[in-house]
Amino acid sequence: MWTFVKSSDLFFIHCSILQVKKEGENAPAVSDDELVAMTVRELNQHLRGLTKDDVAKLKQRRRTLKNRGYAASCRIKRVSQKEQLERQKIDLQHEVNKLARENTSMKLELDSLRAKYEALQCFARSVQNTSVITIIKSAHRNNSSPNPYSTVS
Amino acid sequence: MWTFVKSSDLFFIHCSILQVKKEGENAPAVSDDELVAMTVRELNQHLRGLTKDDVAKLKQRRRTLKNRGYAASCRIKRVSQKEQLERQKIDLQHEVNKLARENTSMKLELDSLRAKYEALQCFARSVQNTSVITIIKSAHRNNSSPNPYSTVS
DNA sequence: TTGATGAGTCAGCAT
DNA sequence: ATGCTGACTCATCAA
Repeated sequence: MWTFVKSSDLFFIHCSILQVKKEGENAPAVSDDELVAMTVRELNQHLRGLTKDDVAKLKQRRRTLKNRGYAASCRIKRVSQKEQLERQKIDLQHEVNKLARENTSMKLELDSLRAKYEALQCFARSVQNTSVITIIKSAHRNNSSPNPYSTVS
Repeated sequence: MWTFVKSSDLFFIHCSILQVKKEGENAPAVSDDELVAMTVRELNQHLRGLTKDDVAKLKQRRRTLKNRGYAASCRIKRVSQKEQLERQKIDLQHEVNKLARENTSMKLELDSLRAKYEALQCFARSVQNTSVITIIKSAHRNNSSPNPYSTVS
């Protein structure tokens, strides 16, 4: 009953099993694609008039074919999840870059504004540090300004 | 010569092959762990006095055991790479959060500084819009300041 | 020869 | 029963 074979022959044996299954049935041979796409009800139709053993074999073949598909889905899923992670990583990296740029430019703006503020403050203090004896508000606005802090850039 | 068997029996057949290999040798049986850890030189020692067929079988068993290890490494590597990606994603997310916080606080600072600057500028302009008839610089600094723009917060 | 990896098979779990 | 996934085996490629 048992014949010992070397491992590398198992695959070929297996192929032979599949061949035998197809050829040995009086019912029309069912292709892998058909078998795997069948509903349970359709499968039962094909199972009519087969020995219990053949029924079991056909059902097992179906299970194996389904498993082949499941394994493929599993691999595809694994790959897409990895790709998704990588995409998210890239997106985050871009966001980091964008925020870092904004940050840098705001720092510069802040620094320059601080400098302008300091300068203006100096000016203000210089005014504050004078004792005004007499100030007469002018009747009209003077636009040819000698004051460098009079406009916002 | 060929016996057709159902798929589910292939695994047991294979186990039997391995058993036969161990029991059929006059040399002391080699465990899987020993066999896979052997150097080629050590392997050759164990191969002395075996039939060509047994030599091939033992070498194949070694190759298979090695493959089992390679497959395991492959899975472990896959998992660690995924974990690494996830870790990097989390790190980037943290960096985004940090930069966004910095950004927000800088925006606030910038806004308040701009407001202060505008106010000070108003003051400066009000000074500019006066005609000073006579200003005498005071001899001492006046610290009880009526000027609200004299300190930096 | 050694190591790595895609595909297929099976066991075992969950639904 | 169906689907998924870890482990194993094999084919196949690269080094």
